[in-house]
Amino acid sequence: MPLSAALIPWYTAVARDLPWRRPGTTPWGVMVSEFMLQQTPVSRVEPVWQRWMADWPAPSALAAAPRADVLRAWGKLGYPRRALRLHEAAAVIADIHGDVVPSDVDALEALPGVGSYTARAVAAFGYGRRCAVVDTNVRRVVARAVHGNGDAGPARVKADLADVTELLPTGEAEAATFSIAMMELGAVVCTARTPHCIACPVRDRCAWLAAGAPAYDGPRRAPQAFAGTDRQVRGRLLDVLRDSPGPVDRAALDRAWNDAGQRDRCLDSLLVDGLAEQLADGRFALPA
DNA sequence: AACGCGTGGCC
DNA sequence: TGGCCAAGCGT
Repeated sequence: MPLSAALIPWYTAVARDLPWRRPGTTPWGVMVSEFMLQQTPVSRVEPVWQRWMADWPAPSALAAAPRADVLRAWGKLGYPRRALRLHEAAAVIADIHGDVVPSDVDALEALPGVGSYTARAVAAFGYGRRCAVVDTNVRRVVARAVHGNGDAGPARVKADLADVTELLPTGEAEAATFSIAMMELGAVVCTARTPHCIACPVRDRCAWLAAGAPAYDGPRRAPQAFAGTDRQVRGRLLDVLRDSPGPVDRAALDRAWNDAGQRDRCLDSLLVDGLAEQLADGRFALPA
């Protein structure tokens, strides 16, 4: 019996009621949720997504908004370049695709900020297309249940996609449900730190559990530093710009970080990234 | 291929 | 407490 036979009924019974999963969610709504969920937990995305969809229910509506509004609406979700990319993608969809989110993986992947995962997620969850969806949850579930490894290790894009394609049910609807169920399993049961194998619908056929749940001993990505990094400084600077209703002078930014050299470098990088602008009078603001 | 990119919560 | 983690992408 295939994995999906145990997984799909489990998902149907216990799936979290997330707003972007509700019937009637448009492909645009799915796409917005996928952008926001890139490296950001569900709990922080929910309220921002609700507000975002109310304000900008179609790509053309977002495209018409000033970047400053978009960045403020993004708030503290993190990685604000995602907000700019979503804004750019919305403009492309409005201009080139008739305000309709593409349903085809290649067309989706051509959009700014849309990589392999997001393209496939939109095609599968937004349009019900049959295509493999590979995210960190899916990779971990496959590593454990199929390969008997405690963790997935570094991504191997082609091989990971091939693994999941092999597991994908034949029918379109079943394929999409299988994919979201794999992600749900990885998110709530087959978690990175403390998997809840007792509650797992596929524990009977899990290769990792069968092997006695051996600890992962493969290569691990070095943990990211944050304190004192440019990433933290950029966040502080952007926080000042977001919180101010209008332009701020350099002194306000100077107060955000005491190392002048690092501060200046980070401010420059924000300008280069289009996350900030300098006005003719020398003051700084979120981009128009 | 490995690294930079925000933010906050959790054990 | 602080390292680790959270539906990745672009370079």
